[in-house]
Amino acid sequence: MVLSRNRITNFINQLGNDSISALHNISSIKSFKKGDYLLREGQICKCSFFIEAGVARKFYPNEGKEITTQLFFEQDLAISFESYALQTTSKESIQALTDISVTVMDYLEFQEAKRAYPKLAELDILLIEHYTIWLEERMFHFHTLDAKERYLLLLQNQPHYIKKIPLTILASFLGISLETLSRIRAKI
Amino acid sequence: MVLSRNRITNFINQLGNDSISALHNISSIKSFKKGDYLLREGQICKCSFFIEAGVARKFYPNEGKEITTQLFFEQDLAISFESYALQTTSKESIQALTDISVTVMDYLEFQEAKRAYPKLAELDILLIEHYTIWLEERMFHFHTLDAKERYLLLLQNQPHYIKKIPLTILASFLGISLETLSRIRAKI
DNA sequence: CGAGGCCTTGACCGCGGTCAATGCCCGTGG
DNA sequence: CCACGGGCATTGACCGCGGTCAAGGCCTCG
Repeated sequence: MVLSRNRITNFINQLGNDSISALHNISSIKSFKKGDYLLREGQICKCSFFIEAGVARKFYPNEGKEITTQLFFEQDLAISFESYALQTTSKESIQALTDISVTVMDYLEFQEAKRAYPKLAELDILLIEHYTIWLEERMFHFHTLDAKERYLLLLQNQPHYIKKIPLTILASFLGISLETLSRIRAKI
Repeated sequence: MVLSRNRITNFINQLGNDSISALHNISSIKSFKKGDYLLREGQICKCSFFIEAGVARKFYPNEGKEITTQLFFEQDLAISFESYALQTTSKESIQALTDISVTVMDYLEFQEAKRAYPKLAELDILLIEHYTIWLEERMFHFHTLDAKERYLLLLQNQPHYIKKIPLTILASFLGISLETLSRIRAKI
């Protein structure tokens, strides 16, 4: 994870000014209040959201409950991947968990920019690879760690944010019930 | 899944001859015997394997057992993703489950080809997206389906191959013990 | 014919889920 | 300012899915 993240920052640092300004031209900053939706289930994910400050989550409904599939912290790129890539309706919603500010970039404009600046297509690949590696790691953890170990790992990676996120959301992200998570916490 | 697969075939069909022949120039056909390794844990995944015929799997060792993370059928692209993308040592191995023939393409040569033919960079994105969407779907199934439902889904998608794959491998791919899978089968 | 792989079946158990009661915190209105 | 209500967290009782351990069956191939 760290490696693929570094690859991205290094790549951006050595991008030419033309590529950079192309990105700026199609970006804008927006703010959302806690609880606001950046994307609703059923819509098409027509833009990407780069989190500048705050926390958000991605989730989908299942049997009356919400399953949280991803937590977004600062410097994360928030999209509903399949919906964004295929431009189809999204099964997932994206919601602000705190007041947040994000850099929004339009899907179509980014596609055009990639054609004009091949470096941006390379960047796109790095970003997708980063998400894919994260996903593989997540699968890996589900197979090899039990509930408590997964929680401790999350705590370790995001120590100060975790306390602010409702237990219900954390639990569904970890793939366990909120009662189980509460019991795990009770035992330190 | 079907959608993202079609996107790829459509894209390839409308590729120019120059891109196509660039691909051919860096590809070669190889055969492997049942049980052979296409990639061993600890090596760097320096090429991709497009399965022309036969079945293969990807797995990693965990606590004395092997966890199978992916089954490759005809027309699938077999790589150890993180190792391939970052060119780091692989945690996973890739192994032929039957005699297979594959089209091998070198990583570095493909990287060069992408620079020369931007269309190939686009193709690369489609291929990665396909894998990522598959992975998301796999996570989704682990969260929403129980052991039996996951097995039935696999049966449905790959009806004729499943019978030839050892139970142990299928079970670990489904994230269950071989005993449980055996019991599921017994109850039809 | 015997040995080793692979699969099946049984007995048992524990992790984590569900259901339900209770507690706690906080915002709102009387 | 206090009382009430709602949302969220805690805790207990119970249970079932699926794991582990172990014994036995069945091919296949040397």
